[in-house]
Amino acid sequence: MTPTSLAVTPSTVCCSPLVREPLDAATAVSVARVFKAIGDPARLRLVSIVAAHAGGEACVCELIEPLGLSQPTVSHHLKVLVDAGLLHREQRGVWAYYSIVPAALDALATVLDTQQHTAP
Amino acid sequence: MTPTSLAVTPSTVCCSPLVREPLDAATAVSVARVFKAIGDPARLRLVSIVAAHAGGEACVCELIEPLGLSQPTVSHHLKVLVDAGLLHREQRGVWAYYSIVPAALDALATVLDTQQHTAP
DNA sequence: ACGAGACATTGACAACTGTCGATGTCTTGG
DNA sequence: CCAAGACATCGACAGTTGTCAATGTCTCGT
Repeated sequence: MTPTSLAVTPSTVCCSPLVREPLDAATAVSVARVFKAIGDPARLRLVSIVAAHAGGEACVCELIEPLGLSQPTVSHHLKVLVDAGLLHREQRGVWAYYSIVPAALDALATVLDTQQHTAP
Repeated sequence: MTPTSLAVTPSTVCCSPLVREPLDAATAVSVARVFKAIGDPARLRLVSIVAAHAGGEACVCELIEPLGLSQPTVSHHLKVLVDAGLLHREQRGVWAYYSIVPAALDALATVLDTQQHTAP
């Protein structure tokens, strides 16, 4: 920030200028929180299994077995994913159904896409 | 496991069938490792700052200040990103230049994209 | 060859995370 | 109203992670 009017300082010699504004600290914190949520094998698989089910939703009973984790642990991971905005929870009778929130995945993909191309 | 020959068991009633194969455990581990790498505010900003520089590369000296972290900490985060395959390191004289690995970001985006649409 | 500077590595520590067993809550069938 | 089942919450514990100060390594100019 606040670029000085000095033309050349020794620490600047090695470096190239910015071609766009990087993520600010606050945005980075909120985006990283979501990446962190899927940055766990169990949770990534949960998202994948839910997405692989017809209708894009699944109940908890179908998630425990393929993961090989205890029910409380699966419940914990699901809560993390819901808190991150990646999954939506809906109680229907006795069962709780979890479904993908496409917008959340899309937002992450957009962030990744932004980092790929360097402006001219 | 071990489904009985009974036609209807209470625990099966609630669930919908799979429309595609979810991520297997091994794939989930390796993909989650990369997501985890950018699932940290400091590292996400590092990637962003590197990508925002002309040529898609930056030297360490230009990364420390905007992050507000110590030099060893920045060096540590850079190592994590390199190990995850997200950044490439190249030593040029006294300076070390880090650059984006577009293919790595692309692979993540593809995984995210796969989870978004539900097959018919 | 020597010293300076850029960056990496080490060691240490507090904070966080994943996991489980035990227990609580809520809905439904009888 | 009561018991059963689906799921969430709690408490606890081992393992991991982010951070820094101190130190090491490597490259270049003098």
